[in-house]
Amino acid sequence: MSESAEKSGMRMAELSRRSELSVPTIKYYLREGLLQPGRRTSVNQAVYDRTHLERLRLIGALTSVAGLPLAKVRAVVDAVDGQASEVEAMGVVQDALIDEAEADDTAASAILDRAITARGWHCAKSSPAYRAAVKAVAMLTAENLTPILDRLDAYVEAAEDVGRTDLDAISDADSLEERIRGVVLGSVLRRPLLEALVLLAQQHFAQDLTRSEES
Amino acid sequence: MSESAEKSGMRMAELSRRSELSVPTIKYYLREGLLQPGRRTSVNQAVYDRTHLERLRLIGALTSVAGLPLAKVRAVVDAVDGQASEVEAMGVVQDALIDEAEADDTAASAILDRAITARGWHCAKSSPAYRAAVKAVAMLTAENLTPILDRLDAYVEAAEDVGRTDLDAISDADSLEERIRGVVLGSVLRRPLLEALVLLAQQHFAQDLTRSEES
DNA sequence: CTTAATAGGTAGCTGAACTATCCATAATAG
DNA sequence: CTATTATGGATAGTTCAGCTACCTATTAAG
Repeated sequence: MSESAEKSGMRMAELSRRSELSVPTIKYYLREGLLQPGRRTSVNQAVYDRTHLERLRLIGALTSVAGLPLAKVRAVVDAVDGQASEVEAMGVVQDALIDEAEADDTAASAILDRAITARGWHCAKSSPAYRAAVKAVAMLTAENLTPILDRLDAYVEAAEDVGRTDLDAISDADSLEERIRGVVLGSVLRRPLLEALVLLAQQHFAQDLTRSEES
Repeated sequence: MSESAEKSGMRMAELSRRSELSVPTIKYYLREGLLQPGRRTSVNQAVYDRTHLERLRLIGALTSVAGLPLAKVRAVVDAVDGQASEVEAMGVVQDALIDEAEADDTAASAILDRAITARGWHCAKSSPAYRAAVKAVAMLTAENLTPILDRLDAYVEAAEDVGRTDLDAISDADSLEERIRGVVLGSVLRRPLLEALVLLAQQHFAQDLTRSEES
């Protein structure tokens, strides 16, 4: 009867069953410091609760959905444990979601700056996100993809709408812990949503394009 | 003097130097069918040209920037070689960029349909992009991230702007080959650009949020 | 003619993410 | 109370992707 879903305390077998992860995998996450240890009841016994289940689902979202390596997952869960503010947590997730790269391309930086100051953005030029944007502009320049660079303002405007909506969607849940959880999971799950929606929009407009060419 | 950049014919050493890839790596790509063989001049000699260099840069963009496994890279370069139309090439890249997942979630599908039909989109429900969108909505639902789902229309609208701009940016280059190249590289490089811009927008609005809380 | 480069092939390496096995102890079913 | 099963902890092994090293016969270059 200890296998019922009513009480939050459970042992390894039930944690494994409910998280749909193998016992060895959970042990591995414990060893790697991704999953917090259970409450010890004996020298070789421990009980786990709802928080452990939620942590495993967060790890799952960060690995399978966001495709993060376990080292970055550790950075994110450490920040979540550290009880930072919502905005601080969002910053940590931003840094984890971006593949670090140095960008010393002044030409690309100038192109980007013109576009973002035109919209009055204030953002840290030392942030990984800024460096990633410069890198992207530099690569587009290197590949001579001027049609995209010419439309940079349109992308900046769309990005503003998305970013505003993201911040707007920060939950007004009771506990800080729940809001942090919402920010982190939201950041991770919103990405594939928007990406898929953009592809669907491309499909929609591509149909128009094909039809108009056929006629 | 055969090492000059003027003539397009070159041998392995120069291809390696100009692509900044090791000779063994290029040989590996040849073996894996990612890079087309050079023009043979003897039983153990071949010359490579500009097209091989471009192919290596495309492979680089698909692996380092898009993070695609070599199997998907092969699918994309095969499609490029197959001389499909711009829109067909875009479809292949879409499929390669999406991590396949089945989605039989009717509730999530309904939520998504309401949002996209509201904007009058026509898109194939059998496409990987549609399944990916359903999956994203299903995960957001499972994690109770209602603040994001409540703002689905805003994300759809932003996605529409991005998708329209993407199609609009399809180059009017002379040769079909160049336009295909533009579509494929554009699809791959526009993603990190938009993602980075969204993060910068988040930073901008987060500053506002922090300031208003401090006051 | 000597030295370096090349195509092609096989085998080995590296890192990430598990997975298998073992052991001593503890829970549990009969 | 005893036989079976589960558990925490530790160590070693597995799998896969993406290279990397080495080998051999041939060819190019000086």
